[in-house]
Formats: sequence, structure tokens, C-alpha cells
Amino acid sequence: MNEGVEWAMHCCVNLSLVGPDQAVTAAKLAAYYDLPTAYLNKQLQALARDGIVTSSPGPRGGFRLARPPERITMMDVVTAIEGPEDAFRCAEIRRQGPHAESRESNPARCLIDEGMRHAELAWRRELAARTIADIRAKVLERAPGWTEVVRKRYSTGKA
Amino acid sequence: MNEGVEWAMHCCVNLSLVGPDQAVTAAKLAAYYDLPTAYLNKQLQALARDGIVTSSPGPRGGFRLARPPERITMMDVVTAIEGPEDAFRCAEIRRQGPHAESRESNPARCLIDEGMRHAELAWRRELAARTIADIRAKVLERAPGWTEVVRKRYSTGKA
DNA sequence: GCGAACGTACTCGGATAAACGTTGTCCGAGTCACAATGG
DNA sequence: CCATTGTGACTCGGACAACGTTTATCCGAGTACGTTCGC
Repeated sequence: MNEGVEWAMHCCVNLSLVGPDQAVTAAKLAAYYDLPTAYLNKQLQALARDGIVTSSPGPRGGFRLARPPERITMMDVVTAIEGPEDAFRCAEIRRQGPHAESRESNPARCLIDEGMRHAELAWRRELAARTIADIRAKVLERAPGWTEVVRKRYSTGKA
Repeated sequence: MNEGVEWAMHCCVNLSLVGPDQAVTAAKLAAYYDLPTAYLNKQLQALARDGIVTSSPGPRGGFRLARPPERITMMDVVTAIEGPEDAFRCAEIRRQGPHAESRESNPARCLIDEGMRHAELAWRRELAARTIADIRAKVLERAPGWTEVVRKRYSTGKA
């Protein structure tokens, strides 16, 4: 799985702590965890393409959440970074070879494909059940004053 | 996800139809679906390493299931091909950067990692609940005489 | 006729290249803020 | 003092390489079978 998923998750949580009034640049988000700035920017662009964050160019520009964190699930973030297609894709090899089952002789879905999709659906369901707001809530449960800490870290000077 | 997973699944189902008395060569298994022989052989080796199939060299050699199909789950096959480690691995980026949370200051598990693992566990549970025997049963439900058909296809001459 | 040894063909197994996707980097187009200027 | 205009720096955005993993292929070690030779 793409490593950028973890980066994007942390960035979303931090953006939810900062709030929608202030934009945070990719450089600051990257410096927070010492990540490669340009590559993180690429991941943030993917989030922007899926409407999870909005981007503002120019001075005072940067990224901010496009909607309240209650409405951003972990599934949304994974989909934005990894792409919408399933990890397992059935190549329908049973239709190949000398004994190929034609589409008329066996129109039913491949049973292996069916099983894999079923499992992947369960995976998606679990990820869709957890939102950025949930994670933020648990973080604040641990450290009540964390919001101010993060805001201050992102507001200090440049980089 | 590795394409060989689908190949391995189909091969296991077919081997379960053939039964443990007869070994099937990688060449025959590959020809059945018109797959690259040498590469399929590599996947079968992975299955052998995890004790899902046994291999016999020499004439009359080939592969056969190492245990009854009731005891081979889809999870077993995926693990053999893809490897045992999780798809998502937490790099603990929160411990990097200028504001790194030291292991003493925050010993709890990363919440993002926790969520991802929870989802992946649900995925594994679903795959572990389905065995090769289950798939075979559904296939035979569709086509009762399928066992004989597959046996004949694998026993005819060479390749 | 029977047993054993030999040769042969066949199988897997791991070592070796090519292709693709991910990771990482760079510079340009666009935009907002600020400062200087004139009324 | 206020509106306007020009400048400048800062931001994202997409185009451009390097690395690693997956895909694909080949040839060698080992084995069981069939045959042949000797008794």
C-alpha cells in the first residue's frame, strides 16, 4: 500500500485541528513530520482532486479541509491516494485457454472474485465507519490542549 | 495486489477436484488457462513453501494439495503469495520531525495505524472464513459432473 | 526367467533479465498581499 | 487620509528522473521410470 496514505491521514487530522479559517502550506505540513515537501504536495493534490481538501495559491495560501471532519472517512482518504479501483481485480482467466468457459456457457460471476470482493467490502466498511473527527476526538481525549499546540506549531514563521 | 493470487486460487480448486492421488505438473496447470508456465511455477513454489501444496520431482511428478481442501482457506493462499506482512505498515512518522513525540511521551499506539489494522483484520477474517472446499462445493452445485471433466483434461497426454 | 544397474527423459527449484508502478525532484503559471503613488 | 496601481514574493500544479517491486524467462540439480545386461 502507498506510503502516502499515512501522510495524508496525519495531515487531515492536523488540518482538522487547525480549523477551516487558516490555510496550511505543504511545506509546513511536510516540515512537521520531516517529509519530502514536493512529494507530500503530490499527495495533497490527490486529496484536492477528490474534494477532501481545498487549495489556495499565493501568499496566505495552502490547504484546508473542504468539509467538516465528521464527513471525511478514512475510506475517503485511502480512495483519494490509492485510487478507486479494488486491490484485487479478477482477470477472468477461466475464460482463457483451450477449455475456456464462454460467457454464454457460464454467465455467473467467478466465485473467487466473489469471495475476494466480499472481503474487500468488509475492509471498506470498517474504514468508512471511522472519520477524521473520531480520530481527532481520541487525540484530544489523550491531550486536551493539543489543539493550541498544533495551531501554534503551524503558525510560527515560515517552513 | 499480485496477479498470481487469482492463478493460485484456481489451481488449488482444480487440484482439489483432481484429488490427492494424482500429481499435476505446472505445465498442465498453466496450459489450462493459457498462463506463462515458468511464472506460474514460481507461484506454486510459494504455495509449497507455506505447506499448501506438495511437489514431487521427476516423471509422474507435479503438485498436489498438502491437506484436505476443507483446511485450506483463501487467506492461506493470499498469505502464501503476497507474504505475511500487512498491506499497510505504519512508519510512525509522528516520531519524526522537530516536534517528534518521543516513545516515552506518547507510548500509545498510533490511532491511524489502529484503524487501518482493524479494517485489515476484518478483511482477513472474511478470507479465513472461506475454504477451497467451499468454492469447490459451489462449483459442483452448478455443474455436478465437473470433477470428471477436470480430471480428464489434466490426464490427457502432455502439456 | 529374474534381478540389478544404467541411461534417459522429465520434474521442480532457484538464479537471472525486462517492464511497470511507486517514490522523489524540479521548475513554471497563477494569485494574493503589500507598498508606493497620486488625488 | 483614501483609492489605485504596480511590483514582488509566495503558492500550488503538473512535467520530468531514479528506485524498487512485480512480471517473465532460462537453465541446472534431482528423481523415477523404462530398458538392458548379466546371472
